[in-house]
Amino acid sequence: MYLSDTSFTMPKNRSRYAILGALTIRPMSGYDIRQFFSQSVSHFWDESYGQIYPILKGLHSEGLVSQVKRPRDSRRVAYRITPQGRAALADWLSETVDPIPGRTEILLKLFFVRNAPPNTASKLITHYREKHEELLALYTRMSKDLAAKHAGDPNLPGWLTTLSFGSHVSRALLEWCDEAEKSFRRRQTKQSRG
Amino acid sequence: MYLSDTSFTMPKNRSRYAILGALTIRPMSGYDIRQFFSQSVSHFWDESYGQIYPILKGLHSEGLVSQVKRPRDSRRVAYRITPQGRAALADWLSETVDPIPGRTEILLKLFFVRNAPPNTASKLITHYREKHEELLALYTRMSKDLAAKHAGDPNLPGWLTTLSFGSHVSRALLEWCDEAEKSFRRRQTKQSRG
DNA sequence: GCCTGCATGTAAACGGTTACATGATTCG
DNA sequence: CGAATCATGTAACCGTTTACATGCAGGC
Repeated sequence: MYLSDTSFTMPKNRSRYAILGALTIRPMSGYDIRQFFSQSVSHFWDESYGQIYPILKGLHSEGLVSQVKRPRDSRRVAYRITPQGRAALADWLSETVDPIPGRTEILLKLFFVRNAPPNTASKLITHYREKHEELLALYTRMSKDLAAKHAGDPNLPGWLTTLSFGSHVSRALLEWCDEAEKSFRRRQTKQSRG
Repeated sequence: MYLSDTSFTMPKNRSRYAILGALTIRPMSGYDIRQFFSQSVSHFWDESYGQIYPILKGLHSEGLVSQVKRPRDSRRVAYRITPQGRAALADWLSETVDPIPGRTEILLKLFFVRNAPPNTASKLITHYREKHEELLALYTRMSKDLAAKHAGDPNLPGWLTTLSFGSHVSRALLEWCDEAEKSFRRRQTKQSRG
């Protein structure tokens, strides 16, 4: 007997599961889903319409979501996650995640920076540092706002954890910027002395 | 009078500039370029053949690189960066870089983790933590190796700076993992007590 | 002479963003 | 009524990875 079709590994499309996840909160239309991501978790995830609508269609045809006809609001169609959808989501949530360092444009530029005018490294690092200062301030402000607005909410710790991720990274990179800046300055003076 | 064609902003394809950068080291073939990235700087940048060969063709037709015919090795064609290529690279190097937090899969999973079995969060965080420990160990080892092997090399500080970037991030995320683990554990016990 | 690995290249798929087209609704 | 904006959707493009096709060189 042959393995059933469903035994093949699902495509590893993270947007599918992000959308399924959103639908565990409540049934939503494509528009609602977009709003949810861009208003609630945009600091670590976002989805565009170009993904959402086709994926909803696909999830529906696979039975992972069902359509919810809304009375007296016929043009908006909402989607509800099905038990199969919940199972698929749970499977995906249980798969571990490897951090993938990936491409880092600032490092690429600094690596080749001797092909640019003398103080380019300093300019690049300064700008990059400023942006991380802004990000850090943003995360701090968001955390305070959330803590004040949703005190006692059982979801609050989860939200704060996602913001803390960003804070940790930005703080670490502020340190790195200082170190890198010093390193380049040392090289520059050494070069001009030599 | 109309602006000339060349005044339009260049396509923002980072691979183009990565390749131009590589060619500032020495003339290289497509194969050489692949080797360079995968052997030297793969911890923060990489390029695949599927990008390299078409881009080399494009750069050549734009005059940013020239072909170097090699005597008695006719089948390998190397490319050399031209003065125009150097100018284009210098322009790109001088553009500042914004950090873009981007999608963070581990945060997405933790955000929806209540839809998975009870200890899923702990498993996810533990695995993620282990991977960052491995990365940190890797960066440390690479730094030591480089420092020993290339002591006195003027390029050494630059290489160490790129490795330091990764170290800073991984160390920060190890801390975050501990914090997140505690936070989830607290929630779990609170839930089971309630 | 044949096999292995070096070297070059292309096609297809993928995940994703952007821009655009279109209708429906609300409000001045 | 007309304008803004809400809501749905699609097409095109972009950068990238993967898999594949091919040919040549050197060593057994």
